[in-house]
Amino acid sequence: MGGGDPAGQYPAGLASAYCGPWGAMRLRAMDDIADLLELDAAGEPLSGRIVQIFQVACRLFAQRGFDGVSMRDIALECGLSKATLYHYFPDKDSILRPLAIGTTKSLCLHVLRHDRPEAPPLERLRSFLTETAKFFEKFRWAWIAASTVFWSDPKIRTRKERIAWRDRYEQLLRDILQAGMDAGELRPMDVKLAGHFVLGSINWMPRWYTPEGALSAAAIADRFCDMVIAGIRAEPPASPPPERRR
Amino acid sequence: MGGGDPAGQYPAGLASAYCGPWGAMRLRAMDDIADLLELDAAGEPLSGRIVQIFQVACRLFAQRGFDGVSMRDIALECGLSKATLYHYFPDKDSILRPLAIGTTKSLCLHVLRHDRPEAPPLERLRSFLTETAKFFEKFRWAWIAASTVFWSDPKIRTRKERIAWRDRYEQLLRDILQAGMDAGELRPMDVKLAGHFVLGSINWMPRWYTPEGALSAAAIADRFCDMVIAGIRAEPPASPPPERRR
DNA sequence: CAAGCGCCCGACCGATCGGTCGGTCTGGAC
DNA sequence: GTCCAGACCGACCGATCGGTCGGGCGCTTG
Repeated sequence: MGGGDPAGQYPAGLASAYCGPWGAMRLRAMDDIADLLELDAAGEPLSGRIVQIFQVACRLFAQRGFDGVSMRDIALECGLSKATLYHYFPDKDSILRPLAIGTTKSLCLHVLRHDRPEAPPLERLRSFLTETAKFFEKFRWAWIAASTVFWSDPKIRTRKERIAWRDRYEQLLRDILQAGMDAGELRPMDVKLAGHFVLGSINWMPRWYTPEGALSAAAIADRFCDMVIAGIRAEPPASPPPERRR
Repeated sequence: MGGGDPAGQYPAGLASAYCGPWGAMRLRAMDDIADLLELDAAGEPLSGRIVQIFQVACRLFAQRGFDGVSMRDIALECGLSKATLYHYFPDKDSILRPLAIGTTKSLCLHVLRHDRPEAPPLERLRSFLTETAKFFEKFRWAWIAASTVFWSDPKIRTRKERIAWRDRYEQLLRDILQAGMDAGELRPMDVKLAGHFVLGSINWMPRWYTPEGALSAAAIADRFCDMVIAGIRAEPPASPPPERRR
């Protein structure tokens, strides 16, 4: 990792590298945001302040957009002065970048970790959707913030690394769909189009979902999966075999 | 004026009320997008400048978000001075508000106008989706801008009128789904959940759709509809009889 | 004790924000 | 010719933006 560069560099994850006030690396590389958020109890590599700032910034960015949130807003909500914020982060983008990249990367890794390539494609598809929903439910603000920021000012803020993780995530879904077609479990179709179809439903969820609802995010994803599968599966469930019920 | 990308044009409802330089109402209410877009030839109620400003603002808001666009940006891109902008609009929100409300209202009215309550529910569902896609394709920037702004700073900028039109739009979809259930064409389900499922796919489209693609927006919506219908219909398409339903 | 350091802050900087003001120019009515 | 309305602009305003600077407090280490 590029330790020499004084400007904050975040090669990977939320993590990877956080460039502290004196140019020293303060955050060790992490593969998952979950790790990060539970660190204060476990591995202690992150000061509580940094986690707090990330969490507050997440929520504010998600609610008002990147440009709609000032460093003063974040500092105020953290109970700090603006100057202290700059003690932990060299600039505003250094809060956003690891947040966006880390969230995307973590989602991808989370889903990949739960994927079992040897399992039946339909089961893999269900895992893909429910695990995505679980991730989103756990890191709701980060998810929304990353998703919102993704589409604003693509010139600068959307970096290649972010795109790469997103592409890998989407590619997994397409691979699953392709496997389902090859196995004859899904009807022949355009995997890219079907992928967009499936992802649309799940990506739109944060816009209307509230934790207070009756169904958990995973339960919703599960029902969405029912609708998707029955729609794209090659053979409709003939009445005789009660084969698959969930 | 009509030059350039028609997708950047501004729909109707800019309507509501536009407060001109001297506080006088300058824009009459409009019920249809078509009206507005053909105005320069027909009714002449809108100065070309106003339309131009709306178009430019639409695109910029969609690309960089409301707070990411300054009045200077808009003026510059219009070839005007910032002061002249304030000759046409009393403040920045006066550009955004009719844009957001008008787009939502126009989408709702557009879909409602093409809906035939006496038609088969499945046909109505297809119309709902394809007409939504057509609308989005025609007013892409306005659609994205309105959608983006909708979720940022809900405290102030999301007005009741906007919500009302959106609710009415979603209610139409739920009514269609309910009608399909009542008619036995759709399997029993939670209409709200199914509505979110369907809307997610179509609402996510602007995020990946490009006019350069092989399929038009309406064609994509049509294929999405195929996937949705086959997924939520009561009886799977039994190969021999197309008419048999319980 | 003093030195050093992590944490924190008030005060400040230049730039830019949304918005205002006074005024110029032009074309049509009279 | 005079007059006026509307399109248009340069210059400017106070507020706020992202970001900097110098220093104070408290704890550890020698």
